[in-house]
Amino acid sequence: MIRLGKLTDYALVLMSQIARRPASELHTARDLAVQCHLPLPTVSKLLKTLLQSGLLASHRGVKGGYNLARDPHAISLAEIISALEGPFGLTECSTDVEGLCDLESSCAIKDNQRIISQVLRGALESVMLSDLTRPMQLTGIRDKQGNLVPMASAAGRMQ
Amino acid sequence: MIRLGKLTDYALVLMSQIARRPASELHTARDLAVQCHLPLPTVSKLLKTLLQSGLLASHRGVKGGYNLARDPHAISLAEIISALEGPFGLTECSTDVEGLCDLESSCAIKDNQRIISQVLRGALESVMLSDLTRPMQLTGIRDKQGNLVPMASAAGRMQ
DNA sequence: ATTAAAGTGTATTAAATTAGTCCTATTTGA
DNA sequence: TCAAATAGGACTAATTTAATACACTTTAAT
Repeated sequence: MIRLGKLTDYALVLMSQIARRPASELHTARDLAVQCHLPLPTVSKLLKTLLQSGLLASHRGVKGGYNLARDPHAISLAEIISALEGPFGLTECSTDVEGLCDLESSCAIKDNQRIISQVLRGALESVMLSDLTRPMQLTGIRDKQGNLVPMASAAGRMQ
Repeated sequence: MIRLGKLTDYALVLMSQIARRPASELHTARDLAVQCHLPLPTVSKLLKTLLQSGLLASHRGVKGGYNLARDPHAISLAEIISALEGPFGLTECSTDVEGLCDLESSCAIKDNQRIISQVLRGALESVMLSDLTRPMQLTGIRDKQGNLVPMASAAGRMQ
Protein backbone atom coordinates (compact mmCIF):
# COMPACT_ATOMS: atom_id res chain seq x y z
CA MET A 1 0.00 0.00 0.00
CA ILE A 2 1.06 3.51 -0.68
CA ARG A 3 -0.38 5.03 2.37
CA LEU A 4 -1.46 8.61 2.56
CA GLY A 5 -2.30 8.56 6.25
CA LYS A 6 -5.79 8.91 7.64
CA LEU A 7 -5.34 12.59 8.32
CA THR A 8 -4.55 13.22 4.68
CA ASP A 9 -7.67 11.36 3.68
CA TYR A 10 -9.70 13.44 6.07
CA ALA A 11 -8.16 16.60 4.66
CA LEU A 12 -9.18 15.59 1.15
CA VAL A 13 -12.72 14.96 2.35
CA LEU A 14 -12.85 18.33 4.05
CA MET A 15 -11.48 20.13 1.02
CA SER A 16 -13.95 18.50 -1.34
CA GLN A 17 -16.79 19.21 1.03
CA ILE A 18 -15.89 22.89 1.00
CA ALA A 19 -15.35 22.83 -2.74
CA ARG A 20 -18.85 21.51 -3.31
CA ARG A 21 -20.42 24.69 -1.90
CA PRO A 22 -20.32 28.24 -3.30
CA ALA A 23 -16.91 29.82 -2.89
CA SER A 24 -18.17 32.67 -0.71
CA GLU A 25 -19.77 30.40 1.86
CA LEU A 26 -17.94 30.06 5.17
CA HIS A 27 -17.66 26.72 6.92
CA THR A 28 -17.07 26.33 10.64
CA ALA A 29 -15.01 23.47 11.97
CA ARG A 30 -18.09 22.21 13.80
CA ASP A 31 -20.27 22.10 10.68
CA LEU A 32 -17.60 20.32 8.69
CA ALA A 33 -17.10 17.79 11.47
CA VAL A 34 -20.80 16.96 11.42
CA GLN A 35 -21.06 16.87 7.63
CA CYS A 36 -18.01 14.68 7.20
CA HIS A 37 -18.56 12.52 10.28
CA LEU A 38 -15.17 13.31 11.70
CA PRO A 39 -14.23 14.26 15.28
CA LEU A 40 -14.17 18.00 15.85
CA PRO A 41 -10.63 18.28 17.33
CA THR A 42 -9.24 16.46 14.33
CA VAL A 43 -11.11 18.72 11.92
CA SER A 44 -9.85 21.81 13.71
CA LYS A 45 -6.31 20.59 13.49
CA LEU A 46 -6.61 19.81 9.81
CA LEU A 47 -8.19 23.13 8.94
CA LYS A 48 -5.37 24.89 10.74
CA THR A 49 -2.79 22.99 8.76
CA LEU A 50 -4.56 23.67 5.48
CA LEU A 51 -4.79 27.34 6.39
CA GLN A 52 -1.07 27.57 7.08
CA SER A 53 -0.35 25.99 3.73
CA GLY A 54 -2.33 28.69 2.01
CA LEU A 55 -5.07 26.41 0.70
CA LEU A 56 -7.78 27.86 2.93
CA ALA A 57 -8.66 31.34 4.10
CA SER A 58 -10.06 31.93 7.57
CA HIS A 59 -12.39 34.50 9.10
CA ARG A 60 -12.38 34.80 12.85
CA GLY A 61 -15.16 35.88 15.12
CA VAL A 62 -18.77 34.94 15.63
CA LYS A 63 -19.76 34.52 11.99
CA GLY A 64 -16.36 33.28 10.99
CA GLY A 65 -15.24 30.11 9.30
CA TYR A 66 -13.10 28.80 6.49
CA ASN A 67 -13.32 28.90 2.73
CA LEU A 68 -11.04 28.01 -0.15
CA ALA A 69 -8.14 30.34 -0.84
CA ARG A 70 -8.37 29.58 -4.56
CA ASP A 71 -10.67 28.08 -7.14
CA PRO A 72 -11.03 24.28 -6.90
CA HIS A 73 -9.62 24.04 -10.43
CA ALA A 74 -6.44 25.72 -9.20
CA ILE A 75 -5.74 23.43 -6.25
CA SER A 76 -3.97 20.16 -7.05
CA LEU A 77 -3.98 17.01 -4.99
CA ALA A 78 -0.22 17.36 -4.78
CA GLU A 79 -0.66 20.58 -2.84
CA ILE A 80 -3.18 19.17 -0.42
CA ILE A 81 -1.15 16.05 0.20
CA SER A 82 2.08 18.00 0.61
CA ALA A 83 0.35 20.24 3.13
CA LEU A 84 -0.35 17.23 5.33
CA GLU A 85 2.57 14.95 4.60
CA GLY A 86 5.33 17.43 3.98
CA PRO A 87 7.43 17.82 0.85
CA PHE A 88 7.62 15.02 -1.67
CA GLY A 89 11.09 13.85 -0.85
CA LEU A 90 10.97 10.45 0.82
CA THR A 91 12.72 9.79 4.14
CA GLU A 92 15.77 11.51 5.52
CA CYS A 93 18.25 11.16 2.68
CA SER A 94 16.43 13.66 0.51
CA THR A 95 16.49 16.43 3.06
CA ASP A 96 19.88 15.92 4.65
CA VAL A 97 22.79 17.92 3.34
CA GLU A 98 25.59 15.38 3.35
CA GLY A 99 24.38 13.11 6.13
CA LEU A 100 24.39 9.37 5.92
CA CYS A 101 25.49 8.67 2.38
CA ASP A 102 28.66 6.71 3.07
CA LEU A 103 29.01 4.88 -0.19
CA GLU A 104 27.64 4.56 -3.65
CA SER A 105 24.81 2.19 -2.82
CA SER A 106 23.35 4.72 -0.43
CA CYS A 107 23.35 7.23 -3.22
CA ALA A 108 21.55 4.66 -5.34
CA ILE A 109 18.76 4.95 -2.83
CA LYS A 110 18.88 8.69 -3.21
CA ASP A 111 18.57 8.49 -6.97
CA ASN A 112 15.70 6.06 -6.75
CA GLN A 113 13.84 8.26 -4.40
CA ARG A 114 14.35 11.28 -6.54
CA ILE A 115 12.96 9.48 -9.56
CA ILE A 116 9.98 8.08 -7.74
CA SER A 117 9.18 11.35 -6.06
CA GLN A 118 9.21 13.11 -9.39
CA VAL A 119 6.90 10.56 -10.95
CA LEU A 120 4.44 10.66 -8.09
CA ARG A 121 4.44 14.41 -7.81
CA GLY A 122 3.82 14.77 -11.51
CA ALA A 123 0.90 12.41 -11.32
CA LEU A 124 -0.71 14.13 -8.35
CA GLU A 125 -0.20 17.59 -9.77
CA SER A 126 -2.40 16.56 -12.67
CA VAL A 127 -5.46 15.96 -10.51
CA MET A 128 -7.32 18.99 -9.22
CA LEU A 129 -9.60 19.39 -6.26
CA SER A 130 -12.47 19.97 -8.64
CA ASP A 131 -11.94 16.44 -9.92
CA LEU A 132 -12.87 15.06 -6.52
CA THR A 133 -16.14 16.88 -6.08
CA ARG A 134 -18.10 14.82 -8.54
CA PRO A 135 -18.10 11.04 -8.93
CA MET A 136 -16.04 10.39 -11.97
CA GLN A 137 -14.20 7.67 -13.82
CA LEU A 138 -10.53 8.09 -14.43
CA THR A 139 -10.30 6.36 -17.75
CA GLY A 140 -7.73 8.49 -19.44
CA ILE A 141 -5.82 11.72 -19.53
CA ARG A 142 -5.47 14.39 -22.17
CA ASP A 143 -2.10 15.18 -23.67
CA LYS A 144 -0.91 18.61 -24.68
CA GLN A 145 -2.93 18.59 -27.88
CA GLY A 146 -6.07 17.59 -26.04
CA ASN A 147 -6.12 14.05 -27.36
CA LEU A 148 -7.53 11.49 -25.01
CA VAL A 149 -5.01 8.80 -24.17
CA PRO A 150 -6.04 5.64 -22.27
CA MET A 151 -4.57 5.51 -18.82
CA ALA A 152 -2.29 2.51 -19.09
CA SER A 153 -0.51 3.48 -22.26
CA ALA A 154 -0.55 7.17 -21.53
CA ALA A 155 1.93 6.44 -18.80
CA GLY A 156 4.35 5.37 -21.49
CA ARG A 157 8.04 4.99 -20.93
CA MET A 158 10.51 7.31 -19.38
CA GLN A 159 13.20 9.12 -21.25
CA MET B 1 6.08 13.00 2.50
CA ILE B 2 4.76 10.11 0.54
CA ARG B 3 6.65 7.44 2.33
CA LEU B 4 7.56 4.17 0.74
CA GLY B 5 9.06 2.64 3.86
CA LYS B 6 12.71 1.82 4.29
CA LEU B 7 12.20 -1.80 3.38
CA THR B 8 10.76 -0.80 0.05
CA ASP B 9 13.73 1.43 -0.57
CA TYR B 10 16.05 -1.41 0.26
CA ALA B 11 14.16 -3.68 -2.09
CA LEU B 12 14.60 -1.20 -4.91
CA VAL B 13 18.31 -1.02 -4.20
CA LEU B 14 18.60 -4.81 -4.21
CA MET B 15 16.65 -5.15 -7.42
CA SER B 16 18.72 -2.54 -9.21
CA GLN B 17 21.92 -4.11 -7.93
CA ILE B 18 20.87 -7.45 -9.42
CA ALA B 19 19.68 -5.76 -12.60
CA ARG B 20 23.08 -4.18 -13.13
CA ARG B 21 24.74 -7.58 -13.55
CA PRO B 22 24.27 -10.15 -16.34
CA ALA B 23 20.92 -11.89 -16.07
CA SER B 24 22.44 -15.35 -15.65
CA GLU B 25 24.56 -14.37 -12.65
CA LEU B 26 23.36 -15.62 -9.28
CA HIS B 27 23.51 -13.41 -6.20
CA THR B 28 23.60 -14.72 -2.67
CA ALA B 29 21.89 -12.86 0.13
CA ARG B 30 25.29 -12.40 1.75
CA ASP B 31 26.90 -10.84 -1.32
CA LEU B 32 24.01 -8.46 -1.82
CA ALA B 33 24.08 -7.45 1.83
CA VAL B 34 27.75 -6.52 1.50
CA GLN B 35 27.36 -4.77 -1.84
CA CYS B 36 24.36 -2.73 -0.72
CA HIS B 37 25.54 -2.12 2.85
CA LEU B 38 22.41 -3.60 4.36
CA PRO B 39 22.06 -6.05 7.25
CA LEU B 40 21.92 -9.67 6.10
CA PRO B 41 18.68 -10.69 7.90
CA THR B 42 16.89 -7.79 6.27
CA VAL B 43 18.23 -8.70 2.86
CA SER B 44 17.16 -12.32 3.28
CA LYS B 45 13.70 -11.24 4.24
CA LEU B 46 13.38 -8.91 1.29
CA LEU B 47 14.66 -11.46 -1.19
CA LYS B 48 12.10 -13.93 0.09
CA THR B 49 9.30 -11.45 -0.38
CA LEU B 50 10.47 -10.54 -3.87
CA LEU B 51 10.72 -14.20 -4.74
CA GLN B 52 7.18 -14.90 -3.58
CA SER B 53 5.94 -12.03 -5.70
CA GLY B 54 7.48 -13.62 -8.76
CA LEU B 55 10.03 -10.89 -9.37
CA LEU B 56 13.03 -13.04 -8.51
CA ALA B 57 14.00 -16.66 -9.15
CA SER B 58 15.98 -18.64 -6.60
CA HIS B 59 18.45 -21.50 -6.93
CA ARG B 60 19.18 -23.49 -3.83
CA GLY B 61 22.23 -25.44 -2.87
CA VAL B 62 25.91 -24.70 -2.53
CA LYS B 63 26.26 -22.58 -5.67
CA GLY B 64 22.77 -21.14 -5.41
CA GLY B 65 21.46 -17.61 -5.24
CA TYR B 66 18.89 -15.27 -6.71
CA ASN B 67 18.43 -13.70 -10.10
CA LEU B 68 15.70 -11.72 -11.84
CA ALA B 69 12.64 -13.64 -12.96
CA ARG B 70 12.24 -11.32 -15.94
CA ASP B 71 14.09 -8.75 -17.96
CA PRO B 72 14.65 -5.41 -16.15
CA HIS B 73 12.64 -3.72 -18.90
CA ALA B 74 9.65 -5.90 -17.99
CA ILE B 75 9.56 -5.15 -14.27
CA SER B 76 7.84 -1.94 -13.24
CA LEU B 77 8.33 0.00 -10.05
CA ALA B 78 4.66 -0.56 -9.35
CA GLU B 79 5.30 -4.29 -9.14
CA ILE B 80 8.26 -3.98 -6.81
CA ILE B 81 6.49 -1.53 -4.55
CA SER B 82 3.31 -3.59 -4.49
CA ALA B 83 5.35 -6.62 -3.55
CA LEU B 84 6.55 -4.84 -0.43
CA GLU B 85 3.65 -2.60 0.46
CA GLY B 86 0.72 -4.67 -0.67
CA PRO B 87 -1.92 -3.74 -3.25
CA PHE B 88 -2.40 -0.13 -4.20
CA GLY B 89 -5.60 0.50 -2.31
CA LEU B 90 -5.00 2.90 0.54
CA THR B 91 -6.07 2.04 4.10
CA GLU B 92 -8.86 -0.23 5.16
CA CYS B 93 -11.80 1.11 3.20
CA SER B 94 -10.48 -0.16 -0.10
CA THR B 95 -10.13 -3.75 1.02
CA ASP B 96 -13.18 -4.13 3.25
CA VAL B 97 -16.33 -5.56 1.75
CA GLU B 98 -19.00 -3.39 3.32
CA GLY B 99 -17.21 -2.44 6.52
CA LEU B 100 -17.18 1.04 7.88
CA CYS B 101 -18.92 3.09 5.24
CA ASP B 102 -21.85 4.42 7.26
CA LEU B 103 -22.72 7.43 5.20
CA GLU B 104 -21.99 9.24 2.04
CA SER B 105 -18.99 11.15 3.27
CA SER B 106 -17.22 7.90 4.03
CA CYS B 107 -17.83 6.88 0.48
CA ALA B 108 -16.37 10.19 -0.59
CA ILE B 109 -13.18 8.98 1.01
CA LYS B 110 -13.50 5.77 -0.91
CA ASP B 111 -13.89 7.58 -4.22
CA ASN B 112 -10.93 9.82 -3.47
CA GLN B 113 -8.76 6.90 -2.66
CA ARG B 114 -9.76 5.07 -5.77
CA ILE B 115 -8.87 8.06 -7.91
CA ILE B 116 -5.56 8.68 -6.23
CA SER B 117 -4.59 5.03 -6.26
CA GLN B 118 -5.26 4.86 -9.97
CA VAL B 119 -3.18 7.94 -10.66
CA LEU B 120 -0.25 6.74 -8.59
CA ARG B 121 -0.35 3.22 -9.94
CA GLY B 122 -0.39 4.52 -13.49
CA ALA B 123 2.60 6.68 -12.78
CA LEU B 124 4.63 3.92 -11.20
CA GLU B 125 3.74 1.40 -13.87
CA SER B 126 5.43 3.67 -16.35
CA VAL B 127 8.84 3.39 -14.71
CA MET B 128 10.77 0.19 -15.23
CA LEU B 129 13.53 -1.37 -13.18
CA SER B 130 15.90 -0.74 -16.06
CA ASP B 131 15.30 2.97 -15.55
CA LEU B 132 16.86 2.77 -12.11
CA THR B 133 20.08 1.09 -13.10
CA ARG B 134 21.56 4.14 -14.72
CA PRO B 135 21.48 7.72 -13.46
CA MET B 136 18.92 9.47 -15.54
CA GLN B 137 16.81 12.61 -15.77
CA LEU B 138 13.08 12.28 -15.84
CA THR B 139 12.27 15.14 -18.14
CA GLY B 140 9.30 13.77 -19.98
CA ILE B 141 7.25 10.77 -20.97
CA ARG B 142 6.23 9.38 -24.32
CA ASP B 143 2.59 9.12 -25.32
CA LYS B 144 1.04 6.34 -27.35
CA GLN B 145 2.39 7.71 -30.62
CA GLY B 146 5.87 7.98 -29.18
CA ASN B 147 5.84 11.75 -28.99
CA LEU B 148 7.84 13.20 -26.16
CA VAL B 149 5.67 15.26 -23.83
CA PRO B 150 7.20 17.40 -21.11
CA MET B 151 6.44 16.08 -17.66
CA ALA B 152 4.26 18.86 -16.29
CA SER B 153 1.89 19.17 -19.21
CA ALA B 154 1.92 15.50 -20.04
CA ALA B 155 0.03 14.94 -16.85
CA GLY B 156 -2.81 16.95 -18.28
CA ARG B 157 -6.30 16.97 -16.89
CA MET B 158 -8.56 14.14 -15.97
CA GLN B 159 -11.67 13.14 -17.85
C1' DA C 1 26.74 -40.42 1.72
C1' DT C 2 28.23 -36.41 3.93
C1' DT C 3 28.53 -31.90 4.65
C1' DA C 4 28.33 -27.19 4.04
C1' DA C 5 26.10 -23.54 1.66
C1' DA C 6 21.97 -21.48 0.80
C1' DG C 7 17.05 -20.70 0.91
C1' DT C 8 12.23 -20.81 3.83
C1' DG C 9 9.17 -19.70 7.42
C1' DT C 10 7.68 -18.00 11.81
C1' DA C 11 7.90 -15.44 15.94
C1' DT C 12 9.40 -11.74 18.84
C1' DT C 13 11.09 -7.36 20.35
C1' DA C 14 12.25 -2.52 19.95
C1' DA C 15 11.72 1.83 17.78
C1' DA C 16 9.48 5.28 15.27
C1' DT C 17 5.55 7.40 13.56
C1' DT C 18 0.87 8.74 13.59
C1' DA C 19 -3.61 9.66 15.42
C1' DG C 20 -6.24 11.83 18.49
C1' DT C 21 -7.29 14.95 22.42
C1' DC C 22 -7.07 18.87 25.47
C1' DC C 23 -6.15 23.46 27.07
C1' DT C 24 -5.59 28.35 26.61
C1' DA C 25 -5.24 32.64 24.04
C1' DT C 26 -7.04 35.72 20.52
C1' DT C 27 -10.33 37.74 17.53
C1' DT C 28 -14.83 39.61 16.14
C1' DG C 29 -19.76 40.32 15.39
C1' DA C 30 -24.19 40.94 17.68
C1' DT D 1 -19.63 42.79 26.89
C1' DC D 2 -20.72 38.21 25.79
C1' DA D 3 -20.57 34.34 22.90
C1' DA D 4 -18.81 32.05 18.97
C1' DA D 5 -15.23 31.01 16.36
C1' DT D 6 -10.31 30.57 14.99
C1' DA D 7 -5.03 30.00 16.53
C1' DG D 8 -1.41 27.71 18.57
C1' DG D 9 0.83 24.54 21.21
C1' DA D 10 1.59 20.46 24.17
C1' DC D 11 0.66 15.89 25.45
C1' DT D 12 -0.78 10.92 25.48
C1' DA D 13 -2.06 6.66 23.48
C1' DA D 14 -2.16 3.58 19.80
C1' DT D 15 -0.59 1.69 15.69
C1' DT D 16 2.69 0.46 12.44
C1' DT D 17 7.18 -0.60 10.88
C1' DA D 18 11.88 -2.07 11.25
C1' DA D 19 14.99 -5.27 12.64
C1' DT D 20 16.52 -9.51 14.54
C1' DA D 21 16.74 -14.26 15.91
C1' DC D 22 15.99 -19.09 15.46
C1' DA D 23 14.72 -23.53 13.59
C1' DC D 24 13.92 -26.07 9.29
C1' DT D 25 14.49 -27.59 4.39
C1' DT D 26 16.71 -28.13 0.14
C1' DT D 27 20.57 -28.66 -2.92
C1' DA D 28 25.03 -29.87 -4.87
C1' DA D 29 30.04 -30.52 -4.60
C1' DT D 30 33.27 -33.68 -2.74
